[in-house]
Amino acid sequence: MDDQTRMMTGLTGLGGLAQADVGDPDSVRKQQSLGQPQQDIGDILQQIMAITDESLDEAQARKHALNCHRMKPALFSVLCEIKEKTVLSIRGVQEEDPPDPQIMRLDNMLLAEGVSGPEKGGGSAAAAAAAAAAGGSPTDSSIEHSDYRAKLAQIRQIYHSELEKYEQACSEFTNHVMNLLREQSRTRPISPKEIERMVAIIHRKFSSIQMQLKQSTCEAVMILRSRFLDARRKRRNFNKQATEVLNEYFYSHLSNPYPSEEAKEELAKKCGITVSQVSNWFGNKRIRYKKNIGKFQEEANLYAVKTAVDAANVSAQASQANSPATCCTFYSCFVFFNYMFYM
DNA sequence: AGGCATGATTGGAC
DNA sequence: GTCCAATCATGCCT
Repeated sequence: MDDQTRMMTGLTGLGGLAQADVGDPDSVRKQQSLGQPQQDIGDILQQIMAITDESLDEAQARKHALNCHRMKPALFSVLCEIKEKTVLSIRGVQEEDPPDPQIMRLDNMLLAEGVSGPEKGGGSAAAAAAAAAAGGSPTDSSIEHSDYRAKLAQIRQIYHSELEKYEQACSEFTNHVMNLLREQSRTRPISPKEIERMVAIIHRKFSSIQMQLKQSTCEAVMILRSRFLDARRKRRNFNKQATEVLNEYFYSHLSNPYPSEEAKEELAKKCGITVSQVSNWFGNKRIRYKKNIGKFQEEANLYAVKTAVDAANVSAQASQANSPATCCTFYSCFVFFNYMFYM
């Protein structure tokens, strides 16, 4: 007997029960033993429709009678088996879907930003890096840093409280549906496997809602981060001493104003700025000097004299011979290099 | 407010 | 990767 035939037989049997024989096992036996013709499917549908016209008490009584019927367990298991084969087997395999790559991306990002996972000052590395790149004073960067962390903590808090709400709602709803299905399983064929499947469906639905929450949280973090990183554009002029150190190096190496990596590191250390800021400064300085040597002449002379005096002092300390001629020699050399290099 | 100074960024060449 | 050149964006001075 194929599934379809068995199902029809099952329905026919129930149809017979629904019509008149519920509560009267003998009648069923009589029908079966006498081999009465199967009722038309139209009759069965009519009977089902007629149930809606019944009063609640009548329906309850019928339900009770049905539950007590001796054929019920057998019919129930047949229907479960048919459902298992026709419906669950079709969907079963495909529903084992792999983890969504988008959710994985969102999870990774939230973890990296310190929104999900253990709280350990997430994003502070980014904040520190941005603060360093901004080249602001330690006070400024620490203010911005703490502001960033406070806002991130706020996002984190909202995210976790919403997540908790979703999880609670999901668990409540799952329990509710499970209870409902268990209750219904007394009157219609619902196998435990089907209940499990329903739970999985609910979890998937809630997980898609969770994804929206994760997406919004990621967006909020990105906005916060971009705002924070935009602070880089809030240019701060280097302090006077730093500019002086850089200019001294520039004008004393005018013949080749390209500091080595080591020299850049040394200058960065002296000036309290980053190596890339030193590189930027020299890049800007070279191009601006080259474009308008005349404008920088006075500055160049000033630093040349300063360098010369410093060198002379060092020399004097060494040889006790501090002659003005030394200054003149250094200055001459400077002017010579200056014009040779850039003219 | 406007103009200049200056640090940062970007795109192309090497 | 560095460097140059152009450009942007902001700071600062008048």
